[in-house]
Amino acid sequence: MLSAVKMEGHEHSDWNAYYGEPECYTSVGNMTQHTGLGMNSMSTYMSMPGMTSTSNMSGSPMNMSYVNTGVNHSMAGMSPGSGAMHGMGAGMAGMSAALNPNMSPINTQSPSMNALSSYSNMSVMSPMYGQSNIRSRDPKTYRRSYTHAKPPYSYISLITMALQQSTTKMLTLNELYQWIQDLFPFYRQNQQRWQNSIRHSLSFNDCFLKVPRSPDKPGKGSFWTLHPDSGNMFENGCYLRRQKRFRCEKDLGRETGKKASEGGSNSSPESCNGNESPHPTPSVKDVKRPLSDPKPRQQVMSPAEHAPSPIPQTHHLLSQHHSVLVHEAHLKPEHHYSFNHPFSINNLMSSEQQHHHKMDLKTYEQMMQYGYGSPMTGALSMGSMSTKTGIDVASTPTDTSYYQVNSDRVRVEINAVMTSVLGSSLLESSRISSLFNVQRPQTYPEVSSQYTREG
DNA sequence: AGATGTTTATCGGTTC
DNA sequence: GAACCGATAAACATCT
Repeated sequence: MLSAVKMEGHEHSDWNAYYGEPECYTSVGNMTQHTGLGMNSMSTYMSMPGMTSTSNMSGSPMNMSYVNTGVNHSMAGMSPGSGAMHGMGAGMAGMSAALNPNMSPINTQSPSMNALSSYSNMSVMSPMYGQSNIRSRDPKTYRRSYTHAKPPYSYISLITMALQQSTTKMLTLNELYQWIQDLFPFYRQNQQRWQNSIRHSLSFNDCFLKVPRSPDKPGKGSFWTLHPDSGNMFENGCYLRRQKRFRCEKDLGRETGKKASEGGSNSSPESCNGNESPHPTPSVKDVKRPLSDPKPRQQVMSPAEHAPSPIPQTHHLLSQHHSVLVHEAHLKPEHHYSFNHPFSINNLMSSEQQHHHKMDLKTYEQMMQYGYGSPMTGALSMGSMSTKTGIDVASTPTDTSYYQVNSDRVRVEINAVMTSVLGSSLLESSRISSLFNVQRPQTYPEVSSQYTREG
């Protein structure tokens, strides 16, 4: 239950540096006072990359302190992992537009939305964060705690998101740090703690590969990228916990006691280090580890094999390199996005998909025209809508084919909204099930109570 | 010195 | 209950 997500960050003295005071965390009950939109509650869990204290939104008429209405001009302040803005920032704006006709200027500029915007919109979309408790709280107190609740994503998820959002699919450690804390205010505190965990995750998990810098591009730290076969780590579509841990086949082979299926669909036989491949690049070097170690050796791209250092002029080279990686594993370039679970990274990250989910003012108006209630209530209104219009959501809410709607046009629009709403892995699955009559994946986890621990 | 990276250990939660 | 996953801490090494 999202209500179990502990609200943290009360004590930090620097909040105002991040959030302008005009920011208002109006409860759901109050939203109707704001032209029925309540966008000021948006993005309470997420901020935009590059949205720092120097670019707050205090001037926004909608008090959307996190919603980057100035997407375009704020791009200059984007962090190194700025590829995120592609899917995240623009997505946020798209969400705003979808739910708020007054935000049409955004809408016209932003390509689309994605599910992380829904995450930020959780206060509106879902009761998981304890909406019912909101009203009785002092707005100011509530704002701070609510804003800085720990995101229910694992570090592995965060790293994966960051890497996949990156245009180069590679980030340095520092860029990963930046991406995470730019996006999630929670991670602007206790940096030593979570950054240590990030480093540990990078080293410990096979799904992350280290790509050393080329000699001609000195700098601190290597680049990190995703293992080409790690794309469906979250095949259950849940970013809260992987269904399976990604491991290399070879390592599995060395672990005699382990189940052969451990790597399962997450790895292919030949892809672990690429040495068997006829392609010249790249190979992954094994660093021996004890057999008893649950996590096999760290894999490293040899410097001679990886492309020259990226950013910015060698960007294409790295992309090339990544393509080679992907090709090496006999995978499609969009391997990481090759699945379409409603909670999949597809819905969360793919900017391409976002175009299909774009909903502009016209759509909004159409939604209203068809009597689907207040769009700002998101999932909730969608839930009632399903009964009103006879929508039959069988199993995959993002799949249009599951909707038995009279009007195709309406169906498409509904699909867009539902995708937006359901794209967030934060939506409690049981809640979704009740709203949309969706069968919950068998292993789809709840938000773990471990996230309630002190951060 | 500080950042980066590796490794070990432990604990709690989840899944089977 | 075992195995697994994830978070966290910490020691240590290496690099810039």
